[in-house]
Amino acid sequence: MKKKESAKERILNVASELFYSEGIRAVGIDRIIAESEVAKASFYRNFATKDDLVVAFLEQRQIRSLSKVEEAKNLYPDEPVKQLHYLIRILSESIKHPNFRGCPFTNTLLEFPDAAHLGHQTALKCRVDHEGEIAKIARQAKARNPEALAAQLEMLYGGAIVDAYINKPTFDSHNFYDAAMVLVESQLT
Amino acid sequence: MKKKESAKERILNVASELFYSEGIRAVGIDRIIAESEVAKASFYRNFATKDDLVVAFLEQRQIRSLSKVEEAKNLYPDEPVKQLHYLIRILSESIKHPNFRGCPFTNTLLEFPDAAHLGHQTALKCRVDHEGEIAKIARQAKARNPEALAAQLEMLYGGAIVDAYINKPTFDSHNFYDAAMVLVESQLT
DNA sequence: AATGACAGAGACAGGTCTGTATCACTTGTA
DNA sequence: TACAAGTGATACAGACCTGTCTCTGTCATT
Repeated sequence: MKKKESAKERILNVASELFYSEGIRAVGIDRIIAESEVAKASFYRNFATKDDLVVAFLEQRQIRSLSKVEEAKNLYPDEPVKQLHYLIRILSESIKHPNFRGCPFTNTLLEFPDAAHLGHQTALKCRVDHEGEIAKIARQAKARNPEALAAQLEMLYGGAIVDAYINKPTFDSHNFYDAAMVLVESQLT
Repeated sequence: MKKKESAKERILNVASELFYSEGIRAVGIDRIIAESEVAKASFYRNFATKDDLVVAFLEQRQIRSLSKVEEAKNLYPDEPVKQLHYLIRILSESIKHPNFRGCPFTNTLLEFPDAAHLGHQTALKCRVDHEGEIAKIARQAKARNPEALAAQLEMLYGGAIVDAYINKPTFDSHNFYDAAMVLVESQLT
């Protein structure tokens, strides 16, 4: 059973792209429906509300994000420091990509400051989970204060991401890479 | 000539507070009008459009922000390293404040990703100017790469700010302070 | 061929938001 | 007292956005 892509898949892919590149509030349902070449009824048959689509978008991005962590673990088993270096390196690479527009979770959190909002809660959970994964690796690397290092890296990560897409032309990803390495070093020596 | 506060002042103060704490898109004109206890006509006599009010809000915040830099210079003249330490310290303090909700410029940039938007352009200029001031101090401090250090500090600053207001309860401002100090040190020794 | 699940097209209701317009009131100054 | 400028209150237009509804078409399975 296979035509090309189900309506649901098309909607999610279009929405994921648009939400990421232009922001959630800025992209209306009508636009998503038009660009996925889907009927309005089909949209609401698959997603009860726009918020449900936002949650699906965030969960899709979270899967991608955690898969990078898995990748690092598989590439350098039992070498946590190398895992951290690898994650820093691929992030520093992805920042350079022309379509890079920051961390979807951070962006969502800033777009919906209201903690009661479903999108806010989902995005927050994604960020916390990711930081937990980094802290785990930092612990294996015997960092003096793994939670602090994870928090600092996420901090820098978050800042780099904002910086990069805000000020694309002048952004130098070396600055991120170097700073991240300095922080890791400062916890190991 | 003095009653208490002109309509214009009341509008700007209320808007500044609401925009900062709840976001620009999330706060409508009607709400600002209601909370400033002003008539709609009075609002539009003072600000042609909502965008004009946004610009006024950003400019007000920029004045506050640059005044901190001036403060550092006045407190420690000809001691650029102490100026940097001071700025790191007061930021690390302000993050702890219960009303802290991040950097108004970053938030605005993320709320309006469209580079053509007036609010986006104004906020971008504010950030660039601020980074320029930090780079100037770093140069006086004879940092090996002053622009890189300024960029890294802004990066960390931006990340801390996002982190802090996103995850208030668990945020530890020591992490920011320590990381910033490590970065400064790494450029001086 | 028939049935049932899903898809497309589009009208429409109800809400919100920005910005305009009208009218009456207050207050400082001449 | 009289005038003018700014203010409050409120109605309204026009745009946009979310979500509902109806009607028609398609396609796979039986």
